[in-house]
Amino acid sequence: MSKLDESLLTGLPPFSRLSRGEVREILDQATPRRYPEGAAVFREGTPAERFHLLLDGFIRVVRTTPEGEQVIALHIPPGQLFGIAPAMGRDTYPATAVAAAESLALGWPVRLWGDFNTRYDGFTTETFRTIGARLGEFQTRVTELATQAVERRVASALLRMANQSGRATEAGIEIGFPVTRADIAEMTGTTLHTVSRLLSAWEREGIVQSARRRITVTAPHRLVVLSGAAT
Amino acid sequence: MSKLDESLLTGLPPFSRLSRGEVREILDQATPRRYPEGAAVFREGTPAERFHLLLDGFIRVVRTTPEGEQVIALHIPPGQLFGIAPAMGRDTYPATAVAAAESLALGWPVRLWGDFNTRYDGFTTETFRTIGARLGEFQTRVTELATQAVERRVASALLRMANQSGRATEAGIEIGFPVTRADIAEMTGTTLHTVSRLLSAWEREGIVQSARRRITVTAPHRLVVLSGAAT
DNA sequence: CGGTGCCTTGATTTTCATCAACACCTGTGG
DNA sequence: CCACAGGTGTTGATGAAAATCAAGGCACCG
Repeated sequence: MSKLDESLLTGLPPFSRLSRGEVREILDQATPRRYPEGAAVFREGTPAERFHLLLDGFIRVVRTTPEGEQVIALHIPPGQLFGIAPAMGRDTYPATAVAAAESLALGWPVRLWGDFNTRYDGFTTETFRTIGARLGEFQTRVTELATQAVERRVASALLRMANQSGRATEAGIEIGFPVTRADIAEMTGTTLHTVSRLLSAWEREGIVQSARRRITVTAPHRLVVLSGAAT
Repeated sequence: MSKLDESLLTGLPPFSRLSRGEVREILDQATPRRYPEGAAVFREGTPAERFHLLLDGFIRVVRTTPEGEQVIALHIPPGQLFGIAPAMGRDTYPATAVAAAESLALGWPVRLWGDFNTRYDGFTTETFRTIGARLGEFQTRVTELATQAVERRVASALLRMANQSGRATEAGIEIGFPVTRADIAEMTGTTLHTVSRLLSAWEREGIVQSARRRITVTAPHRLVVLSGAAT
């Protein structure tokens, strides 16, 4: 296996304060892997053996209910740690992680977690920060699900994806990975039918454009209004 | 101010691996405070100056939407850290914490957070564990809100409270702090009317008993069935 | 060129929020 | 001691939002 380049990590928050040598050490213990779209990095309920860092692509974190319904809990952008619940003292993964688009990730055995925290300055702090952000996002989602109507939730979900992963095109902001109506339904706790109706309506009004599995937000400000952020 | 007794902390996870002297150090820097029922420990959006440990009572973590609706995000049981988001790199509190029952908590200035992590063995690990558990709970709530009908959500909320704070009585498990129908509505994203109807129905069926602001679960197994955990 | 996955749209039904009215308990102050 | 106010809880009637049921179309892949 060829050596990984150190520049992969130096810019990223969890490792930004480390020396070249330290980054080298960390990289030498990592296993890089490519995940084609749809491939699972790990599955809910399986023994939690590794934690990961996403270098490129997008990871979708999914939970399945006993009844077989799926809920998309989170999207992980490049540069973030994921699958770190094991590092928090769990012995199985609490959710499934699948590649939402072709992805590249590093993985480390979970036994290194303690080392990373004690040896590398800033790693703990930055990890707390990441988790804090994630907790915040969950809190927001709970609040949304509990208080807002479907239309607002869908608008918020689109905006979140556009912000996290959007690419500017001449038509507007295109979401950076393939999304189906069913995906959006699983993010917002509704059905693909309702999502389809909403997107059709928004397309008629010129707020979004959508091709098969690709969505472009053409009028973000109007979506913001629909999402209820305004008062 | 009289010195706090060291036995307050020795049993608790974040401090369990520390020596007597270390516990003493930590206690000497803490400010203890009593919060009567309904009092706020801190408020959403205010500068995050301290983090806390609940010694006794119950803390309710509440978020308010721009429209003024409230959502109860979490209940904190004794022995847990709370208000630690500032320690994760935020400068304001993301939610409000109020005492759900008369409570006693210690508080430390947030600048000590770094010290605690570097100086005290096990503190970081245990904190990650706590946060991991909390993330897990949020994930569960999101899943519930997204997929389950109101009746199931209310059943789950009651069970969660009974598990976290229940006291065994001869009638059944009594929830350890006062709860109104409106509170349950704010936990489950419904209205107090719907909650009232459900509780009335369950009371007729002998699943719960309720007096003003006190709820006792008399047939937990039947609630579990209603919550949909069974298959 | 057939099949599967993705998307759309209409009709019907269900769940739950909303509107409305009232009853009860508890503590407070006259 | 009693009246009464405010917080709490109940229950019925109505309506709207969104799920479910149903059917079909289109595009991409092998």
